[in-house]
Amino acid sequence: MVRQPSINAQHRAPLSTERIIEAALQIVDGQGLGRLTMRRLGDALEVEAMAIYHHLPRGKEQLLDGLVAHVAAAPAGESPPGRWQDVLRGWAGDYRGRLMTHAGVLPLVVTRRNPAALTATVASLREVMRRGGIAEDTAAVAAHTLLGYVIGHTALEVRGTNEDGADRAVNWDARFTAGLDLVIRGVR
Amino acid sequence: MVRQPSINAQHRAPLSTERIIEAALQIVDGQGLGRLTMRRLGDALEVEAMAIYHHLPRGKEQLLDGLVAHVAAAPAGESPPGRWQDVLRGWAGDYRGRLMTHAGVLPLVVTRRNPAALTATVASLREVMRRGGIAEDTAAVAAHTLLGYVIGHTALEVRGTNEDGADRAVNWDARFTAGLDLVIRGVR
DNA sequence: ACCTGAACACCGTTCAAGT
DNA sequence: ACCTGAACACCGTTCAAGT
Repeated sequence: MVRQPSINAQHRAPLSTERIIEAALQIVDGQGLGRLTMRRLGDALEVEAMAIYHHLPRGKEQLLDGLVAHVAAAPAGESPPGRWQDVLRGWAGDYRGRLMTHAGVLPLVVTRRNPAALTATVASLREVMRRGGIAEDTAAVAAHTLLGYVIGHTALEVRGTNEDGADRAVNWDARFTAGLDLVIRGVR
Repeated sequence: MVRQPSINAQHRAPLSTERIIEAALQIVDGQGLGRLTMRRLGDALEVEAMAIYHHLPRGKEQLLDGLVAHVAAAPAGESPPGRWQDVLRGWAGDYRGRLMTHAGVLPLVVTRRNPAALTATVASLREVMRRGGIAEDTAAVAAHTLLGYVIGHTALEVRGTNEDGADRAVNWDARFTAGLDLVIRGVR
C-alpha cells in the first residue's frame, strides 16, 4: 500500500511568505488590525501558529513589515507618458486607493521605521518631476510634500473627519482631488 | 490616637483622569506605544492596574482616546494677529512640534475614529482663512490639505524616510517649511 | 526542511471583596 | 467612592520533539 501524504498536505498549498502576507492582509481588511494575531493567522492558513515562524523568523514584526511593503510600495510607474502633473495625479489616485482599501495597514505605514517602500516611492516621485524639467531642490521638496499630503489626507478620510458642524457630509473624492491640485499647483 | 491614612495615601496624589493620561504619555514618549500596558501604567501611578478602570470605565480604548485628545487638539489660536498665511505657518510649526515630541501617539491619531480633536482643528483652520477673506470652498479644501500635509509629512519625518541614495541626510526643518510654503502658496 | 504541542511570561478585563 | 486580589481568556514566542 502506497504511503499517503497527510490529509492536510493534500488539500492545502504549502506555506509560503506570500500566502502568509495575503492571509494576514485579508484578516486586517476584514476584521481590523487589532484582530491580527499569530494564532488566528495560523487558523486561516490551516496551520499551527508556530509554523509561521519558520517562514518569518522575526515573527510578528516581520509580518507587519511585510504588510507595509505590500501596501505602501507604489512607485509612480517606470515612465508613463504625459505631463508630469498628470503622471503625479495618476499616481496619487492609485496610492490613495491602495491605502483606502487596506485602511487597517495605515497606522503601520506611520509606525514602522524607515520602510523601504516609502523611500522608493519618494525617489520615484522625484524622478517624475526631474524628467519634467523641475529643478532638483524643488522636486525634493515637492516629493515629500505630495507623499505627506496623500498619506495624511487619506488618514483624515479614513477617520471620517467631518466638517465642523457635522451637519454636512464631505465629498471626499472631490476634496482629495482639489487638495491634490492645490499641491501640484504650488510646485515651483 | 488619630487615625492615619495609609502610607500610600500620604505620599501620593489621588488618582485622576489627568494624572493617568499624563503618566501614560510619559510611558509612550519614553518607552514607546507598545510598552503602554494597564499594568505598567498602574505601576507608574503606584496603584493596581484595576484602579484605572474606576476613572476610565471604557478601559484602554478610553485611555488611547485621551492621549489623542491631549496631543492632537491644537486650534490655530482664537484670534492671533497677522496675515492668515503667517497665522497658519505659526500653527503648523506648533502642531508639528507636538506631534514630534509625542511621536508615539501619531499612529493613534491615524487609527482612532473621528477624533473630536481633528474636527476642531479643521474648523479652526477654516476660520482663520475665512477671516482672511478666503472663499468658503477654497478654505474647506485648504484646511484638510494643510492638516493632511502636516500629519503626513510629520509621519515621514518621524520614520526618518531618507533620500533615495540614503547618502545625504535630509534637513527636515527646511523640508517642512518649504513644503508648508508650497501648500500655502497653492491656496486660492 | 517543515510543522506540532506544551510551556512561559505576559496581556486586558471581570468580578467579588475590602475600606 | 475608590481601590485590591484573584481569576479568565487571551497574547507572542521558545524550545524540544516529531516526520
